[in-house]
Amino acid sequence: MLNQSAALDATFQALADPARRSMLSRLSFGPTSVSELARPLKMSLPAVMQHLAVLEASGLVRTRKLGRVRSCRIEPRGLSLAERWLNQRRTEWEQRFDRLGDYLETMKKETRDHGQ
Amino acid sequence: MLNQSAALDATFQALADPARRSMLSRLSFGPTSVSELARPLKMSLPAVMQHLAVLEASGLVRTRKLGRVRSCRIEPRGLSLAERWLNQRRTEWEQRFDRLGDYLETMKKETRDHGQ
DNA sequence: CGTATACTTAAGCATATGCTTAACCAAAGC
DNA sequence: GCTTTGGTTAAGCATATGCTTAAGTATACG
Repeated sequence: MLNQSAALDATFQALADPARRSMLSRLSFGPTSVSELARPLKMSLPAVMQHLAVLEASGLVRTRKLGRVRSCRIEPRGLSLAERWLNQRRTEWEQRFDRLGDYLETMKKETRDHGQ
Repeated sequence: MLNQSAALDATFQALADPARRSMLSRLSFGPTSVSELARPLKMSLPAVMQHLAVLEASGLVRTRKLGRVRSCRIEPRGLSLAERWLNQRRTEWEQRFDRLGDYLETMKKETRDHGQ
């Protein structure tokens, strides 16, 4: 089991490559094989396998071999983990902004009321 | 200007390191100096500077030097870009699931109505 | 002016990443 | 059974990343 921080490391690292994001985009429309994932990419099959391994290690993708073809599907909980982290940071920032707004509003009122 | 894909590369890459996420977490509560960002991290100041450069290059953070201290603040639009990409992938996946659900529902109805 | 503070630059180094080519293996198709 | 198809393993290599220490610069303080 990966701890939270290591899981985020692996997830964001996996997301940081255009080939891997392309694979995830394809997979977001439904499961597919390795060679289907490779088709639009300008690189060798072993390279695609390595990207796939990164995606699988991060928990963003799950795969399963049936006969000689490996079927790959997206794991939406992997996406959610990353999405939640980003959302929390953004929310904290916005809350701070709200408090700042309240503070400025209060100052304005006090200036008006007490003629500072 | 970075194109969309390069911007996502830089953003997710920046997010893939625990020290940089720690810095972003701190910054989500408000602007601060470099040495303040460095305080909780077990590394040299130059190392922190390098992480900061990565964050700034990705557009997740903006900095500005006043006197001898550099003030750093989070750039929420950087977070949004990454968040939106994740959200789109997850949404596509969920829509596919909905369509699959509809299909299965249709099949069930047809079986019931026409006694297939 | 002299010293402390807050970075900043440069160099060097170990490990990680992203790719390649060259075999290799095992299920399908004929 | 022999070949094609779909994937896998291994090795090697160039570049990128994450850190370090040592030395520098530019404010601010007393």
